[in-house]
Amino acid sequence: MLKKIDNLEKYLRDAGIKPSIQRLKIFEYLASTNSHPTVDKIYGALSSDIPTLSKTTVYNTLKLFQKQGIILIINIEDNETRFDADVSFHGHFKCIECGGVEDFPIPEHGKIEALIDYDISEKHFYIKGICANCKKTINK
Amino acid sequence: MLKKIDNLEKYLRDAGIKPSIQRLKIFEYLASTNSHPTVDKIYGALSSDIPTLSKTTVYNTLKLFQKQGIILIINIEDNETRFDADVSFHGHFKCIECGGVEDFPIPEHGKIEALIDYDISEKHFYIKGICANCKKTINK
DNA sequence: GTATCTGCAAAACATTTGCAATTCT
DNA sequence: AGAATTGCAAATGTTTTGCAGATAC
Repeated sequence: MLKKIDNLEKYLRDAGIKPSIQRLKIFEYLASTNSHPTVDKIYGALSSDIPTLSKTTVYNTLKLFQKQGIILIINIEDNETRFDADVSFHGHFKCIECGGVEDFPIPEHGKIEALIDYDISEKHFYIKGICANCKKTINK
Repeated sequence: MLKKIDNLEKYLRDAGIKPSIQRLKIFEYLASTNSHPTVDKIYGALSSDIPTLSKTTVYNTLKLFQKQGIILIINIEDNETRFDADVSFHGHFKCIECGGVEDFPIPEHGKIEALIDYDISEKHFYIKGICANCKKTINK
C-alpha cells in the first residue's frame, strides 16, 4: 500500500528530482491509480491535461523515477511494461481474462530473503490467474 | 530443477508437439543450459548446427512450447525475454553486475498460494542483486 | 496430396537517441 | 546567460505477420 504523500514537490525533491509540471503530474497520476499503467496509459491519461506532453518525456521521467527509487517497474508480460508508485514489497496478480493487475500483500517475506545469501536490491513476486470478477462471469 | 528427460521425442509428443528437428534442438538446448537464454542466444547457439534456422522459427517454437506448458517465460528486465525449460516453481536471481540469471529453490511456497483465493495459473518470483562471484570481484 | 512447418522479407511496435527549442533560476 | 528539461523526428531493436516453398504423413 502506497503511503499518503502530503507534499508531492517535497517528496520529489527529497528523492533528488526537480519537480517540473510533467514530473509532478506523472507521479501524481501513478500514485492515484492502482491499475499499474503502461507508458501508453500514462501518456493517454495526461495528454489532455498537458497537451504538449510527449511520450519521450514520459519515458525519460519514468526512467528517472526508477533510478531515484520512487517507482517500480513491473514486468509480467514481455510486451507490456507497467509502473507502480508503491515501492514497498508486495505481490502482483494479473488476470489472464481481463488483463488487470492487482496488488496483494505478502506478510512473511523475511523467510524468502533468508533463502538467498546474496546482496538483494529488488524483490518481485507475481501470480497469473483468473480474478474474482472474471471467474463469476465465466461460470454463467 | 528440471527432471531428466530420457525420450525427448516422446516428451514433446506427449505435450502435443510434433517433434521436428528445429523443435527438438531448441528444446534440447534449453534443457541443457541453466543460463535462461534469450531468443538471440538460442538462435546463436543453434545456427551453426542448423544453418537454415531462422529467428521466426525460434519465436514460433518458443510460443508453441509455452502454450503447451513445457517452458516458462522469464520477464525480469523489460528489454530481455528469457526462457526456462524447468516449469516447476522456483525463484530466479539476476545479478545486476554480470547480468547472469540463476535459479534458487523456494521450499515453503504453499504459504504463498494460500494468500490468494483466485485461480492460479502461474507463479513467478525473482530477485535482483549482486551474485557471489561479482561480490568477490568488487571487493578487490 | 493435403496439412503442417519453416523461413524470408516486410510490417508493426516499443523504446532510445540526437538535437533544437523551451523553460527555469 | 547557463544549465537542465522537454519534445519532435529519426533510429534502433525486438517481435509479429503474410506468404511462398519445403517437409511430413
